[in-house]
Amino acid sequence: MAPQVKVSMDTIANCLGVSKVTVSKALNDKEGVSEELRKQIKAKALELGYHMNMIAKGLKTNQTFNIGMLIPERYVETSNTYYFEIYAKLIKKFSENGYTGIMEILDSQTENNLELPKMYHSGKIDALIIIGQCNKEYLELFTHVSIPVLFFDFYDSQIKVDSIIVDNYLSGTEITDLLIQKGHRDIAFIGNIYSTSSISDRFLGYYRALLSANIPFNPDYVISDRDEHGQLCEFALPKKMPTAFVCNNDQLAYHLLGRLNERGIKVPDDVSIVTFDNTIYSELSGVKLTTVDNNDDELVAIATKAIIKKLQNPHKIYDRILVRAKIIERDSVKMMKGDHNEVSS
Amino acid sequence: MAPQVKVSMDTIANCLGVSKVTVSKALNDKEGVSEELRKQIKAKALELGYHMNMIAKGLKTNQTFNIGMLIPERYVETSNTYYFEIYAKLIKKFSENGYTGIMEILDSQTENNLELPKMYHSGKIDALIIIGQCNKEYLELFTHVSIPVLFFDFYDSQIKVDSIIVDNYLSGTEITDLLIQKGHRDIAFIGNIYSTSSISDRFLGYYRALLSANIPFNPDYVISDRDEHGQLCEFALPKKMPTAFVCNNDQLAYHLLGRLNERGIKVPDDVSIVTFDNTIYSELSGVKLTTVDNNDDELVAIATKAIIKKLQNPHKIYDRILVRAKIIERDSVKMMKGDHNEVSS
DNA sequence: ATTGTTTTGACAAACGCTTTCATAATGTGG
DNA sequence: CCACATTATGAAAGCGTTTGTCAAAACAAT
Repeated sequence: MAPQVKVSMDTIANCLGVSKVTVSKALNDKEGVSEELRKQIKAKALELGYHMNMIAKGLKTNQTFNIGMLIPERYVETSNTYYFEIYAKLIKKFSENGYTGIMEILDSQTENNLELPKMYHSGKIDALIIIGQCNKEYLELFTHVSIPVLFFDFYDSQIKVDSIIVDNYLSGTEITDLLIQKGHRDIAFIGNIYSTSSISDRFLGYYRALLSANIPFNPDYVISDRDEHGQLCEFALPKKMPTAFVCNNDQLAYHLLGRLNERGIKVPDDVSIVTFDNTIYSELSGVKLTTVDNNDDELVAIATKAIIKKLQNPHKIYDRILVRAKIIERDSVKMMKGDHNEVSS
Repeated sequence: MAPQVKVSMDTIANCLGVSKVTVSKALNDKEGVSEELRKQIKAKALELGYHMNMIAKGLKTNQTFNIGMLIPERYVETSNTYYFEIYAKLIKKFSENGYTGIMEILDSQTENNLELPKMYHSGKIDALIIIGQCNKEYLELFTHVSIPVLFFDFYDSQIKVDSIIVDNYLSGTEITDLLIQKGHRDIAFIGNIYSTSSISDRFLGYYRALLSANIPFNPDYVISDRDEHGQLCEFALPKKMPTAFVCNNDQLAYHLLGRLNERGIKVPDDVSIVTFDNTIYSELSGVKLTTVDNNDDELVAIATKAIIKKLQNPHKIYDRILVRAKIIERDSVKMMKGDHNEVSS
């Protein structure tokens, strides 16, 4: 059953008394072989348990059928599961398309030294997806790289590399609008708006919603959860409590829930919370959080399609691909009491 | 700076007026080249930004410098982060040793059809680590495979494949002993003791602790959290409440905490809980859980060492490698009141 | 000088596949 | 039966390495 001896195209060719060239053509569905013979060859291949040696093929065609994924180390911490879910989905999608996914973790040293990933240098990958934002200087390296590159879940307007992102700006607006529709006007935003493009965009979406509802912007209501080094830190809640919070991610919202709880502030009765990402954290606590689902499956499907397209046509340029997110309404938002705004539903 | 043209050994050879064979030997630190020339060649390689083409090397030497990791799909669910942490650590360790890690997700169809992973058939990997238990019949395939295989975090005594595991039997005993030391005698175990070797061993460790403390075993105190298909399901708590629970993992313990909370049962005041794995779930709730840390870093380090050893010497047999876990005492265990057992500390 | 020994490096072949090109086989219309 | 187009097949070269063989050069011992 299991072929203990190596079976190559030559093996099949000899079995059938044809040349290995014919076998190659037959197995790759290329023209130049009669249908009759092609069938025979394929049958024999199956019978012998033949599997093409991708290494050999790769040497000739300069392809590896591997797609690299680079994840900065800071996103691989215990608590952060979002990129791992993405990663698993990408891997599956690649696999369905005949590619293998290879992940490498970008440690800060490599990042600071501006060294490209090992898998790139050793020629193990045909294309590269960077999952999660890193230093701008490091990102710039990828403009000079000889394989297709795609930024996943972030972008930098000054770096000419294709990127795929959820439309954080739009969903930032929409989720804030949801609060406004429910009568909230004192709405705070928590997140370091300088750290990644996602957070900036979410913040600006929030800001835009305020603007179009004629709600004055209150700088005290923008709260950073990270220090100047980008490290998560304990943040102070504003003196005058808002009636609602827009948190830049679920984990933060979960944490906030705890903080409010300690102070005896009830969610959603006293304060409403909305957040982003729809990870486990949004359903962990007693009060399930209204959040924005990033539509990962679509994100992954489109990213896969795009990178494969670029593989076939390296000059294809996508610039920014936007994927629309969807709001998941749960239990952390409540209509303001004594509300005199217009209200939907 | 960045080499836009492909630079191969030939390029270096021509530059220096030597043969590419000499370059190969020099760069691989093989004998047959004078130190003088070796230095020159290495300098030139650096200057030209040369990186060895591992594909070509692989074709000749039949090596890929990739290690495959196969994770059954059911372990890649949103809520399960444990294997991902392991995976990330393995990847880093491999990388430090000159290998690249490739993950493939084993979906149930592939598993049921008894198909070996794609990355194996396409010859993309030199060795394979199976992370997480799957069907026995499927596991048996790996006894006939032409590359080194290692089972990670589980074993099957009837299948002759090396495995590396934490000593769940021992830590099951130790963590139960901890409860017994604190005066508990009515101790329940939650987990499907038929599903994986880890859980069986933890259970048997628990049983052993009861035995050696002369505590009669109560079958009502063994509660399964999975149905006959291995799916997680809601379980009934025993009519007569125990004073302590041994949960087979943190996530379950976290869930139990919620269930008890609903009933107004306080942990650890009314009931104590101990658990396994030391994942985020053990610190998520207000009461931090006393748990068993699986010593992942050591597990990963030893696994890496073992698989590389097997690569160099395919006939090396390890059988079972046991790694000792360590208990992390936190806040979910309390001394029984009115205790008249002997007590330590 | 002559032989033996070692060191150094060149050369050809091979790994398993793809690609290009030449050739043989077949069919088509005049 | 010839010229031509079309289709089917194979020979040879090459992808970037490693490996084994062997000649040339260098050195030592006679």
